[in-house]
Amino acid sequence: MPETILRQHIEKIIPLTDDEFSLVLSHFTFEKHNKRDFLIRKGQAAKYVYFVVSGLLQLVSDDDKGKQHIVAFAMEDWWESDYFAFFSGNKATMSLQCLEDTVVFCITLSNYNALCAALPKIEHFLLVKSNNGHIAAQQRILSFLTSTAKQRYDQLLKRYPSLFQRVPKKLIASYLGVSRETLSRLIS
Amino acid sequence: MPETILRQHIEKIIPLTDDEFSLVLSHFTFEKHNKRDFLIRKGQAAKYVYFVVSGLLQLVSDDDKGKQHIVAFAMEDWWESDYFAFFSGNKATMSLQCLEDTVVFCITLSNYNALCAALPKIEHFLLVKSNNGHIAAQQRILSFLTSTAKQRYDQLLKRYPSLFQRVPKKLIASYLGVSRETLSRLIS
DNA sequence: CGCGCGATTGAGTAATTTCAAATCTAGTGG
DNA sequence: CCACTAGATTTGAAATTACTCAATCGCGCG
Repeated sequence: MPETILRQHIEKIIPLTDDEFSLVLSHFTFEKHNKRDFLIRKGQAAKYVYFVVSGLLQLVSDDDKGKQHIVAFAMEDWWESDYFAFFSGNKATMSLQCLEDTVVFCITLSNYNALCAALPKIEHFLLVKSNNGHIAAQQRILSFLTSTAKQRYDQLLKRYPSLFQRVPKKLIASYLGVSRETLSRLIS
Repeated sequence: MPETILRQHIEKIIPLTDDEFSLVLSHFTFEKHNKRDFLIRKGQAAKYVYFVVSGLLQLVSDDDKGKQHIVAFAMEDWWESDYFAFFSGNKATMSLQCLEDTVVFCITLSNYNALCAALPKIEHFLLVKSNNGHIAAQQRILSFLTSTAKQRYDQLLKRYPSLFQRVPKKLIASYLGVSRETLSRLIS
């Protein structure tokens, strides 16, 4: 049950009464999407932050030459959005797209703020999540600075082995910041 | 006055009464450091998160070959730490060092938690800061994926022109992820 | 079966690194 | 105030690495 997954996810950080969880849930909408659907399109508003119940998303940015770069994958239990666009109200600079059929909970900025006001301890939960997101992003920066593409590949494989069953290698290459040919040669 | 700078910084996000600010301040200590001092040393505990009142810090990681890589600079009004080590209690994997004489406020993890419990709205402030940090880190990842070193240089110069007056170019090169020789050739 | 997508392989090219040397600069002590 | 030194920057040349472009291979699905 999707609600149970969200509740257990939150309760890893903060305990909730039934009423409190109902309050939380009332601020979200629920959506099912098919593979290749876009949750956020570059150039349009980033209306929601998404919680992935099941499935897999890619956060993608295109460079000047139209080449796609994967900024992040988002799998079960992850929160994702174009956060800059979401919080600032600017047009999205990245797209968020389903790599599999995907089930998500969605929250708008006004509901995000309303929920924080209505239930202050959810702000603690969000702070923990945001800190973890910040740390993860910094680790990724670090890997670009200190590791070779081969090392980054090995780290990713070790940390998210299931990813390699779920996405084509060209997407792994895009995430690692190398061409698919180079990745192919690194592996063999 | 250092306290004023911290207060104004927080009040950009949330208003505070005098009593509330006193409460906030009582959770921090105050330190002055000289150029080249270490606030955090790799392999030791990351006891504090630091708020930079004045001066300049570098967050540095060494790779297997002992080469230094700059993960972040922290200037006036910035918060910095080895956040993973700070929150997890693990030994620091990065060092935080003064590039100039630097004045900071320091907060321990237990005071961080105590302050959040004592003054819930500071959690809102910290959430905004953490979200912004996450966004900034993601922008940096994006720049590694989509931009050339020259473009990253131009972006940095545009965004933080003062940095180029304050640090040697070899540190800029380290931050951008290229050798100092390459940076030198990119500029000319 | 054949099409399309993904993965691999090869060859040539472009970019970056490394190592070495030369030059420049700022701060120190005499 | 000058000379000196350590650190910073630039330049050169060779070696490495990754990229692009192209061709081929493999496999699953209609």
